[in-house]
Amino acid sequence: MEKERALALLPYWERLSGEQKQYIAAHARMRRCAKGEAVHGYGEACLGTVLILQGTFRVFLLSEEGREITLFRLGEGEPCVLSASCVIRQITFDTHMVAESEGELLVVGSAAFDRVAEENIYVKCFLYETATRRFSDVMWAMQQILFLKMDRRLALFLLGEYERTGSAEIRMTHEQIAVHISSAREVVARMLKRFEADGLVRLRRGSIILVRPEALRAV
Amino acid sequence: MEKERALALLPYWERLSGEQKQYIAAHARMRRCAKGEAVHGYGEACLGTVLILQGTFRVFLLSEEGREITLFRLGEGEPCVLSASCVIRQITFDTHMVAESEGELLVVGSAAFDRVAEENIYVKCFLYETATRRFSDVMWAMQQILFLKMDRRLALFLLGEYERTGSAEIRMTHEQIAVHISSAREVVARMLKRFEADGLVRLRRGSIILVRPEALRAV
DNA sequence: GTGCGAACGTGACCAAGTCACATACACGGC
DNA sequence: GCCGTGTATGTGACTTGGTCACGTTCGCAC
Repeated sequence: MEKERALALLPYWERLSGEQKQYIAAHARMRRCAKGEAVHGYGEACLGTVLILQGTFRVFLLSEEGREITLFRLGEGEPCVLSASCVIRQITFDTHMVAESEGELLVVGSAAFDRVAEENIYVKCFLYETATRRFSDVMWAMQQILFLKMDRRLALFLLGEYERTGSAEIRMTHEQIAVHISSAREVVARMLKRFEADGLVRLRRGSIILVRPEALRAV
Repeated sequence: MEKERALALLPYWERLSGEQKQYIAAHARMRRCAKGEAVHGYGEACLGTVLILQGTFRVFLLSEEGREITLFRLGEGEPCVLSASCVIRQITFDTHMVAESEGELLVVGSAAFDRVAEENIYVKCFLYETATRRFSDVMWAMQQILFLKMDRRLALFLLGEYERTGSAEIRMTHEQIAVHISSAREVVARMLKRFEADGLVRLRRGSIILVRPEALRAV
């Protein structure tokens, strides 16, 4: 995608003055990401705000021991500002972001974004509004992790993928599923085994086939 | 406190037009809360935005089975907008809030706040900015719960109370502590027992005395 | 003192994360 | 076809922490 078109997709673009548009344009850049590539985090410098142009990305927390907690996933057209935590004084935690598939981003550098946010209240508002939307995503994840038993969480995830892709065959390894539902591979494997014993799924190397999605929904 | 003085404490007060000030004033009310009283949640109607004038309050999630997860605590002068989730379309979860001690609030009704937020971008910005600040609090809680072992969490909590109150004697029951660190009474009791065996604390009925705060810090 | 309710203690059990290793399978090189 | 290698999966032992079901102890009112 050309940068001009990408810039116009920024939700606040039309609120900018001509000078601001030029300034943002000068400090924004396109970035392609390979599958599995880390976009932000791992001690890298503060990236800035991001707009997903193509692909899906996963945002997660990382503990000192290396445990990952998936907070949410972002798809085409979605903006994310958590990678600009340095700009938002209200945000005191830091997150990591990796590409789940090949993808493309529009990145607005943090210093430039910060300057414009300071002089344009609509941009500042966009910043906080976007953060708030992610807040909801995180609360959803938090409730899933803290309140639901693993079997329900796994069932929900499988059904989610089923609906997202439209296919009864989910091409993911146990490891990948574990990462998404913030659990451990062994736990996922055991649970899937139980689902298979109950006739809910069939297991293949590298994929899970939903046999009775309705029954899974009942879990 | 008189309502006039309380209104002036609203962070966005000076950004309001004369007409807006009157409108907000007409739809705001003072509210006293007894210790333990639920301010918001439990299926009650959407309250609106809140400014704490006095006392401390606890905000938490509640699962269907009744498990509580403490998200953060609010003290004097702090605003909270999560009790206005109906106003913020970006927020899709709901929280509960109880008074930890006797306290007083300024409540701006949700419909009135919503109207003013729609016509005054600064108010809208305040709304999202405040939500974002709470977002950080929640992430802090989340990291504590998901990444730290119980002993460290308990130690951190005890030290936090020690610093907050300035007293080595923490007057709380195991039950209350469990609620704050989102755990179970039995777990807290067992852990405290271990701390006592290690000579870190002394236990009394209804209170814990920190014997060696430095050593606790080392946990 | 007696009784009562709140606070605390304790063991059994379960869910899920962790660790260590054993298999099983896919695929390229030969 | 056969073999080796790396990835994916299976499994048992152990630990942590949440839950349940009690039992005990303390402070206080009567």
